[in-house]
Amino acid sequence: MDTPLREPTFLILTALAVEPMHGYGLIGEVAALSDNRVSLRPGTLYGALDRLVDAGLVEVDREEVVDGRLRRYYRLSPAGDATLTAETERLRRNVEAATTRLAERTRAARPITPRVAGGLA
Amino acid sequence: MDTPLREPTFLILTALAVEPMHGYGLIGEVAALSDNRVSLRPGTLYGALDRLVDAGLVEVDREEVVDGRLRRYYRLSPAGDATLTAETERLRRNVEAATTRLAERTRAARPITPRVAGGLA
DNA sequence: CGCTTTATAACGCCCCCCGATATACCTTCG
DNA sequence: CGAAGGTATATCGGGGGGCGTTATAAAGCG
Repeated sequence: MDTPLREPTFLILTALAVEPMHGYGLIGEVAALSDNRVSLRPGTLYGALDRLVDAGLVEVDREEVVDGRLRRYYRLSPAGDATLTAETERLRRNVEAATTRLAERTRAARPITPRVAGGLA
Repeated sequence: MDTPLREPTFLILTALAVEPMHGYGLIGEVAALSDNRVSLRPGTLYGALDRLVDAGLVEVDREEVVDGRLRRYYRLSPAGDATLTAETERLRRNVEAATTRLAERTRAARPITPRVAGGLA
C-alpha cells in the first residue's frame, strides 16, 4: 500500500478524518463528500477497509450493537492521518502542475508545422 | 478508461498539454513534473500511451528518425484536453475536501472516551 | 565493442467493481 | 397477535484493468 491511494480509499480516509464512523455510514459520507460522484458498494467499501486496517492506516475504534445489528466504528490511525496529509499534498502538487501547464498549452490540436524529417508514416 | 485517471496517466497528459513529445522523452518530463517522484519504466509508459491512443485522448503527432532511432511524437487530442481539465477539477475538489476535513479533524487517535450505549450522534 | 537511446512484448499483482448472501430488527397487514 | 417483507449492516467470491517489472530488439556513438 505504498502506491498512491485511489479515489475510493482517499475519500474513505478523508471521511474518517473528522470523527470515527461505522462502515455502512461511510457509504453516505463518501457520497456526500464527493457530491454524489462516488457511491461505494459494500464490496468496495469493506474490501478497502480491510486493506486499510492491514496497512495500519485505520483502526477499529469500537463496536456497538444497535437494534441487534453490529456497528463497527473505524478511526484514522496516526499513520493514516500522516498518509492522508501526504497524499493531499501530492495531489495538490499534481493539480498545480496540471493547472500551470494547461494555462501554457499550445492552442493547437492542428499538426505542428511539419518538420523536414518525417511526416506521418 | 472511464475510471478516474491514475497518477502516471494523469502526468503523461499533463506533460503533453504544452507541446507534443516523443515517448521516451516523456519519461524525463514526467519525472521533472513530479519532482522525481514518478519515474516511468518503458512498460508503464508505452502501455499507457497505447491505452490513451485507443481512448482517443492522445494522437500521434508525427514520427522522426534521429540517429537511426525512431521517435514517435504524441499530442493531446481535444478530448484529451477536456479529460485532463475535468480530471484536474475532480482532483481539486478532492484536495479541497480533504484539506477542510483535516483542519476539522479530531485531535485524537486515543480511543474516544467510552460511552455506554452509543453517545455520539 | 559495449553503452545509450528508443520502442516492443509478456507476465503477475493488486485494487476496485459488482453481485449474492447472512442476519436480526422493525413495520405492516391479515 | 402472528407472519411476511423491508431495512440496516457486514461478509464472500469472481473478474477486470492499469501499473510495475523485466527482457528483448535495433542502431549509432565513443
